[in-house]
Amino acid sequence: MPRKSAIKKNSHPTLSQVARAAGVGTTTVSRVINGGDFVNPKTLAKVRRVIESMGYMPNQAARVLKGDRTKTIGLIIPSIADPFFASCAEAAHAVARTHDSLLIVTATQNDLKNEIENVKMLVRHRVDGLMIAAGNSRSKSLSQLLQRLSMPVVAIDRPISDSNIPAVITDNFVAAKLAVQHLMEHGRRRIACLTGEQELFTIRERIRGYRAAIKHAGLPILLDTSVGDFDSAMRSIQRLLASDCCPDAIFTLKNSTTIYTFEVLQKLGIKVPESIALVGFDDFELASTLRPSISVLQQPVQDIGRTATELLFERLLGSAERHSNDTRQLKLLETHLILRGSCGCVVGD
Amino acid sequence: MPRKSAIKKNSHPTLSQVARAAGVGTTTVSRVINGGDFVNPKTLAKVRRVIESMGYMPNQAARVLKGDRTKTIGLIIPSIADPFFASCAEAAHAVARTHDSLLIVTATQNDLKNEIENVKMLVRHRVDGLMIAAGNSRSKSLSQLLQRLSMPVVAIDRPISDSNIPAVITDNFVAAKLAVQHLMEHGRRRIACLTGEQELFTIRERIRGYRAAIKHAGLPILLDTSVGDFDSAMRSIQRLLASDCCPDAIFTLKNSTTIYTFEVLQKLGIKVPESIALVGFDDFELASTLRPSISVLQQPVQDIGRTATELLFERLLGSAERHSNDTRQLKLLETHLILRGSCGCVVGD
DNA sequence: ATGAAAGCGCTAACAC
DNA sequence: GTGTTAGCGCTTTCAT
Repeated sequence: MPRKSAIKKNSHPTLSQVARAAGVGTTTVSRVINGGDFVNPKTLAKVRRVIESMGYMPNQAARVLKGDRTKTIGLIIPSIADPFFASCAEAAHAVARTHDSLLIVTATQNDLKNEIENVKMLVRHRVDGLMIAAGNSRSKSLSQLLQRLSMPVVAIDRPISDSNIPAVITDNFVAAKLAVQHLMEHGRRRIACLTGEQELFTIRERIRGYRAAIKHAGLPILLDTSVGDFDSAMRSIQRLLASDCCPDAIFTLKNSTTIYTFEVLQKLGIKVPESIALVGFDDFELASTLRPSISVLQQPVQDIGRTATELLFERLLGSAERHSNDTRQLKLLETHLILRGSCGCVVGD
Repeated sequence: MPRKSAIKKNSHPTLSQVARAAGVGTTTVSRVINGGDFVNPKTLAKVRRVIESMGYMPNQAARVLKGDRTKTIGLIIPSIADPFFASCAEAAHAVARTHDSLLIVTATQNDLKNEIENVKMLVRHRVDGLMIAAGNSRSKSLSQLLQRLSMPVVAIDRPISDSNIPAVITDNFVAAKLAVQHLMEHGRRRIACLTGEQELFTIRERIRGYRAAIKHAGLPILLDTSVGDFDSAMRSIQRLLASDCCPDAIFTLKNSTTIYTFEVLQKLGIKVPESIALVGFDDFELASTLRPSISVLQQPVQDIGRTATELLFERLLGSAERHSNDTRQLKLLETHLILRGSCGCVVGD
């Protein structure tokens, strides 16, 4: 009784099954699914018909084993639901598509263990390249792991410390300085800075920018790094209001903090920008719809994802020159200060 | 001269390289990376040391070829940046993680060609299962393609017509009826319905719900399906205002339409809810922060993603009973009407 | 407790 | 133009 002809499961047909059904050799089928060059038109048509009727689709795993790329890239981010990273992912996906590749996304919640585990998992799957926005960008173990990889890696939003891993980021320091200086131009003298997650590279840079601008102007540092949700924002702001250095402006270092702060000010009935002006890091969908509309530092989110992915494929494909590892590539994208109502620039609508 | 010992590229070490370096057979290394049972403790330790020093990570492609699962699932959605689907993806990712699997996300922009192409691509990659939110859920070709697949498929948010593909969705019809009825309870009699993308299953269902509620009450149908951005919302609303049946309430069928509508009303200085009440489908982050806060139909977004993915793995793992294909599984999740200011329920804050 | 060897589905010499 | 065949990196009998 025949054994080789027995179909394994209710599974996918294989190339050799197609070959047998079409009465040709495997090479011919292989040629057909790879463009059909050097195949007799009649044979071509026949094989295509068989492929269609059997619903055959080549098994990428077998190709990979033969040495092909997996046609997948990995994207490691803190959260998929976060609008910032979701936009990055969308852009990355678009670029991957143009290279006939799929995007594998993993979320880490900025947890180091997750980050390392996800990297390893993606390597086992032999993604052709890897992009990571590391919450723990100074971790020695993560950095070493990434540098040992044999596939290209690009850091997103947060560079990997002590490494020559290329990174695509925005200039958080300069942007923060800009925002604070703008508030000063509105005559604000007691500018508070609210944030959480000060362990993140981006946040540290923004704090540094805040400090630099404030110090340069000889103003008081009013920094609270304990703000993570509405309640902590409320506590923080009430503390500031009650202090002997009641702020006349607030600079928030991330999207959600901006929103919580706005909600608190709205709830407390504090006039924005009259009593307290507000500028936040990161734009968000309804920033211009709120009243007052919120002035923000708008990062080129799509650009980050796109640029990083393009850089990744550049490295991936241009295996010609061994991407001069001496000069670390660090793409700094520009952040724009969008002036709306909350800083005092736009009155009414 | 040796040839087999030559390392192919600067690539990943292989299991047999590890075996050679450790002075053991491939079987032993295989055992080690699969738990280390039945391996002499001393051998185990040694092999582990070699693996560590070489940075060896098993090639998933080879395992797949041997018949293992790929440990990947595919998620096909209209857009990754859309908050609704981003949340679905986040939930799906979380479930996938618990099954040691990766999530491959692709975006289609609701384009049929993309949908079909993405399905095929994921099949070539032999994902263990597939989830899809199809913009063209009535497409015969897509439906047939999906039904022929040998891996489990679950539809998300939009069921696949004329198929027995299980689906996890919300009851758009009932929810829409609820919203309209609520507006009626506020005494509204001329309730307009604004939307775009009426080709989508969800939108059609919501329109059906609107019509049912309106007709049952003997009120006039004021439906405009041409709203896709701020400008079209503006045109639509001005048209309605100028008509002889000026609405006293607006029901919007999706997130972005709700926002555009709100912005238009705000711009026109129309009092909400006094002159025109507003209820929208889909909750959004700042719905409660806007003034007035927006009443919405809140879908259990996370639940959809989680439930669908759990269902997928259920089918994937429980190959025991051939998931009785007679009784199509259709999970209907509940949508909640969140009453805030824009419908007239909450006054002030 | 360990190793030899077959084979998963495909591609690429190399022969015809 | 087309077929034969040797692996790619693993897992898995089956010996030892």
